[in-house]
This record gives sequence, structure tokens and C-alpha cells, in this order.
Amino acid sequence: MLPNSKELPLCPVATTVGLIGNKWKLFILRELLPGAKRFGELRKRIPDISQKVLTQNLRSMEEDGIVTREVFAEVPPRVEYQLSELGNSLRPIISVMEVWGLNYQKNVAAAVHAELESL
Amino acid sequence: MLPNSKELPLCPVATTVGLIGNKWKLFILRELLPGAKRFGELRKRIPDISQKVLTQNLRSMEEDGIVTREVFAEVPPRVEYQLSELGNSLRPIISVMEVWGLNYQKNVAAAVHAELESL
DNA sequence: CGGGATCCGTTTTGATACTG
DNA sequence: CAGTATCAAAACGGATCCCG
Repeated sequence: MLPNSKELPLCPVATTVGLIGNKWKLFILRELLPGAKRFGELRKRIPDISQKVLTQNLRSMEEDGIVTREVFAEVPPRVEYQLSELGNSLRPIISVMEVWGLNYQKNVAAAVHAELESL
Repeated sequence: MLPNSKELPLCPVATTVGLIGNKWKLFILRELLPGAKRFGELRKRIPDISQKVLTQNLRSMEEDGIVTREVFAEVPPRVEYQLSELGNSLRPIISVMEVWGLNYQKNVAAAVHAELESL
């Protein structure tokens, strides 16, 4: 994916894709929709993501103004991530993906059911 | 990205992301929304995509039932790709990304303008 | 000639071990 | 616990060859 594109593409879709067009960012976005989460929480909730990749993507999203990062001077350390206003404005995108995914799952389930019936 | 995930994830967002959560597929989708296009056309219209990657993603999308591929026995050869019904059902996703991108572009433009004003 | 398969060198991405 | 360093894996670009 574009690592923090400086120049914005002419096509609006390309602009959006440039900012969140990779699966990790979409997952991070989904996790942050309900509210702030700390690093370890994100790591636990996003299947198969490594610390490095999580860090990378969070930093990139921070640079892009999608998330904010708050470090608490505590021991053990705590770092919280949360959607910015811009990040929040992306909600409809995740939303529509969720709706589509649900529908797809239902249809796949129906198809499997029909196949079993026909045996 | 998941290369044609056999098992579908529990989370609907993950299901969707598994199918189209990579920038090339999103671009391909965008190009095919208006109607069928041939290989070379896609290649020309999608910036910086190589034939190999374009082929790979088109094949993957074909396997996933998102696009259909029609080969015409002609010289010079012609191969047309077009959205299936399933592919068409993804339209709202691209749509909402386009709307968001447009808005973002407008806001960035406004911000640049404001910055110039303040000098 | 257009679509695409394949080989290879490079860049990106990712998994793991290690540090404050 | 959160984040960096190191090393392995994959995605990608480009050249080349092929087939109709």
C-alpha cells in the first residue's frame, strides 16, 4: 500500500484506497469504531497480526490523521489508540462492508444448505 | 491478502476484506463498475499495475465469483472481464469510498487554501 | 498483436527475538 | 506492555517467450 501518500490521486476512490486500502488498516478501523483501545487489546483482537505490522499501520494511520495515539507514563506502559474525527468519518465504509459481508455469509450458508438438500 | 480464502471468517468485515481487501481488487472493481472492459483497457486505466498482477487479481476475483472472463477466439486476441451479479453487489462499497474520497479531497483543498490565506 | 505464463532480481511485508 | 532489530517469506516489476 502507499506509505502515507504525499500526493493525492485524482480519483476519489484512489484517495480512499491510498489511506485505508489494506486489510490491516481496515481491521484496525473496525476495532477502533467502538472506542479507544490499547495496543495489546488490538493485538489480541486482530487475528494473526504481529506487533510490528500493528505498530507500522497504527503509525501510518496516525500520520494520516486517522487515529490519535496517547502514551501514559506508567509502569507497565500503556498506549491508547483512538479514532480522530477523520477516522470516525470512515465509519460508513466499514459499515457497508459489514452489511455486505453479513449478506454474503447468509447466501453462502443458504447455498451450502441447498446443496445438502439436493443430495 | 488472503488468496481465495476457503474458510470464511466469522466477522463479516473480515469476510469482505478477504475478498476485496487489497488495493488492486478495489481498483479493478472501480474500473468494471461502468461495464465490461478488456484486459488492455484495464491495464491502461489502472496506474502502475503490471500485467502479471492484473492477471493474478483478475483470476482470483474470477475464482471468487466476482468477475466473469470471456475469451474471444480472434486475432488479435480479446479477453473481456465483467462484474458478475456478486461483483455488482459490491457497488455500494466502492460508492461509499468514492463519496468519502471526494469529501476528503474537498477538505484537503480547503485546508490548503486556508493555509495560504494565513501567510 | 494482445493476453498471459514464467523466470529472476528487487522491494515489501511479515514473524520472531530482543530491549526499555 | 509497547516497540525496535533481525531475518525469512511473499508480492511485485520487468524481461522474455509463447500461442492464437
